[in-house]
Amino acid sequence: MSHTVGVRQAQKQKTRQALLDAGLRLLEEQSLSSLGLREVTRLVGVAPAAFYRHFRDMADLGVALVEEALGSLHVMIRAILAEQNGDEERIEGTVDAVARHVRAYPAHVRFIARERHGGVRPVREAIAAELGRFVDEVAAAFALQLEADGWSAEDIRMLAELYVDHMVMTAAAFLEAAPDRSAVADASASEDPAAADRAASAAEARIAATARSQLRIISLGRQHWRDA
Amino acid sequence: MSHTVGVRQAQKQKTRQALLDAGLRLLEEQSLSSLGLREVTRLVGVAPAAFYRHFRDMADLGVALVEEALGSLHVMIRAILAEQNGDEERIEGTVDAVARHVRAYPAHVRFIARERHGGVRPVREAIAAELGRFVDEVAAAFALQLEADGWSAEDIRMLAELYVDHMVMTAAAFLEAAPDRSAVADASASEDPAAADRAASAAEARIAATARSQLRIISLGRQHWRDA
DNA sequence: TGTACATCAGTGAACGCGCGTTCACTGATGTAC
DNA sequence: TGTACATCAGTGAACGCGCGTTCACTGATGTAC
Repeated sequence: MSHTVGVRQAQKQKTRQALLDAGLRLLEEQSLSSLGLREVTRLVGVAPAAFYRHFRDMADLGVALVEEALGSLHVMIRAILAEQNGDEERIEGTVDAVARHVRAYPAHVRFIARERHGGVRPVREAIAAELGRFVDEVAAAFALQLEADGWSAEDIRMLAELYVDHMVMTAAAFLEAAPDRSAVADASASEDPAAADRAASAAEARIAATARSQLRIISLGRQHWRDA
Repeated sequence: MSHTVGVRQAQKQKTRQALLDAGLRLLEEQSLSSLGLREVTRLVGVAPAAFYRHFRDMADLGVALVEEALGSLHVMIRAILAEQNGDEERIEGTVDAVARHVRAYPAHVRFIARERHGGVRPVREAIAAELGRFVDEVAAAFALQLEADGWSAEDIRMLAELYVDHMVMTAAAFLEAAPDRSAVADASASEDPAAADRAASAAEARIAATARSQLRIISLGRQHWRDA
């Protein structure tokens, strides 16, 4: 009773997490539908058969990764929505938060972007369900202000979808700007790794500026929605 | 000189196209990085080695598919941009065109959505380059009107990106609404296939309505951009 | 605290299979005269 | 038009390899008394 959960169960969780970590790492370079069971167990250092003690198959591991990847996002979204500053501050906060999130969890973000429309149905469905929950959260936060302005529930959800989709797109764009492990950059970059970093930072700044402007467009449209 | 291109070359083109068609069909259920060479040649009915007469590897076939898939889109985009009606008509025309395109070429659209962030770099790059060309086209069309209104080239491109990204997202959403070959729908659907079709149409109508509203938001934001 | 038995995460060997790639080949199409 | 040679798209057999899955097993952890 007083011991945490038992040594055996703790060890099992550790192996399970190691399998998830190995899978996520291997998925930076390929998609889930081509990820091999032996590839994952080899990286962890366990026998192939050990995999079955934790997951039925790769799709099952994928669904577990969806929960891991999108769980962390809830925290971020709630933090953004809690900000009660003006529109411009909220826009900057949003884009900053997305940029920080991509830097902190690039593999998670890549996994979601890649498998959102990927070849494994259960994983696609898990991502869609989770993103739907984000839309609900965003819509609920918007409702406080917009219902008073005469918005219908349907229109609030439509707007929330636009925001969430834009966030996902922005995150994916940041990802492409990040310096790639195996990038075949130009000569100066291969001679000077710092130059590649600087180029990536510049690309990131450009993406952030574009994303902010796009959010301003959407924000302006929202303000004039009831006039139309 | 008078003969078309020669029987031999025509036959080669036919086989090449058959390989592309087979690949596209198989990619409805999986991603490119797990698509097998033998799988494709088996579906076409040629020997595995014949593949190499047409493509270096699967990535090469994927890049060819990108050109095929996004070539047809140029036609659609230009048709939409040519419409010189009011905003509301243009919005309806855009959403209708996207819906029609998805219905006409579902496999092409699925391929682009899936591989845009997929596991095969050359294909990702080909898609990014082609979508970049779309943004250029849209930006050029917008420029005619917006430059007169005092918009900078940078802001016009930012807006064009928002439109193109929104179109891709809408297309992907339509795709999810389409009745799936192997969909595990509810009991009524499995008893009555027509009910599944009706449900899909309703989902499509909902997506279209949402997409139109989102384009209206963006359109309103655009109109008030210079006021801000 | 000590003992006897139960549980079960991870092992390691074995299996049949389909994969990508190579190679020398065949025979229809193309070309030169 | 007819003939002799060149080209090359597609063949079919062979290769070594890594795959997913199964199975009886081991030995550390957990439990009951």
